[in-house]
Amino acid sequence: MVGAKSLVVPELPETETIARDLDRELVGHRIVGVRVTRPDVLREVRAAELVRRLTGAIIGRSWRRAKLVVIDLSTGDRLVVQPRFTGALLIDAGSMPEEERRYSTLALDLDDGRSVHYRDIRRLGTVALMSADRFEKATTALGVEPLDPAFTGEHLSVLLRGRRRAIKKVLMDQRIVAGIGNIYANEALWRAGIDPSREAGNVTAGEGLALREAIVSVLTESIALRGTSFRDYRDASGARGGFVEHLAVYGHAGDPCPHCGARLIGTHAIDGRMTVLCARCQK
DNA sequence: AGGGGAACCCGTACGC
DNA sequence: TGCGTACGGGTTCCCC
Repeated sequence: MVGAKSLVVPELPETETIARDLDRELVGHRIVGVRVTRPDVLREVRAAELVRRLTGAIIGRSWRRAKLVVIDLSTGDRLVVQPRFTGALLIDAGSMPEEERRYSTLALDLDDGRSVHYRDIRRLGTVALMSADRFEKATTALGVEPLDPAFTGEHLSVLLRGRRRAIKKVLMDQRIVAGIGNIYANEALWRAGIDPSREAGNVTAGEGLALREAIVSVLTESIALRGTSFRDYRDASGARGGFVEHLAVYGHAGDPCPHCGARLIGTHAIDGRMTVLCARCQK
């Protein structure tokens, strides 16, 4: 399976899974201690200020915006985690394995003895603490949530209209649609039968409907299986996602197309990222 | 508006 | 076996 070695990074379904896990586990618990061991993951605040503003706060809702995990706090602050490639939020009830612990960058100690670790192997992910106002400003440029009812086929067509860039690039542009990365862009375009290199503005209204349907279905199905893991993605309990076995094209260059049997093509020519497509099914 | 390039970071793969 | 090096990947930011 060509591409199996490539890194799979948290996109919308993976951050949604993390946020749901945390929401179920953490609401109402007080943060009694904060340990920052790798301050280079921090944004917006220094370690000392993070400790000061988090200690004593009660954890509210955990939720997702785009590929961000957002943890609301009783103080009005929001802890905003962007896992990027190898970040995970892991709840440690005393049994977190050493191979995870060694990559912990910061830990929140809770009032019941558990801890929440932000573990990040390569540390390109980020953790920021923001006021609600600051969060609104920082995320105002993000595009529509693809699982929001407002994201209809018609709305997608409006978003694509007049754009000269490749449809795959536009889908992955967080300012236009928020949360879609390389895996799900590839999968959705295959499901919709659209060549990823097509000029976005030339996607017809009918294709727009099919593409919206493909995006929503692939994201929804992946969330139901707790996301896609190849290597480093983990949910809050340290488990892998199950959607990897349902990927039709991503990681399958050279394999037969699940629909027509033609050999799937892998290319970096469109956006410098691995694109996998079926030249027979995708026009 | 949008394209290109650099920076961020380190495990992994690969060459010798 | 061990050492050195190239690579990848989302986002931001800077420049054109």
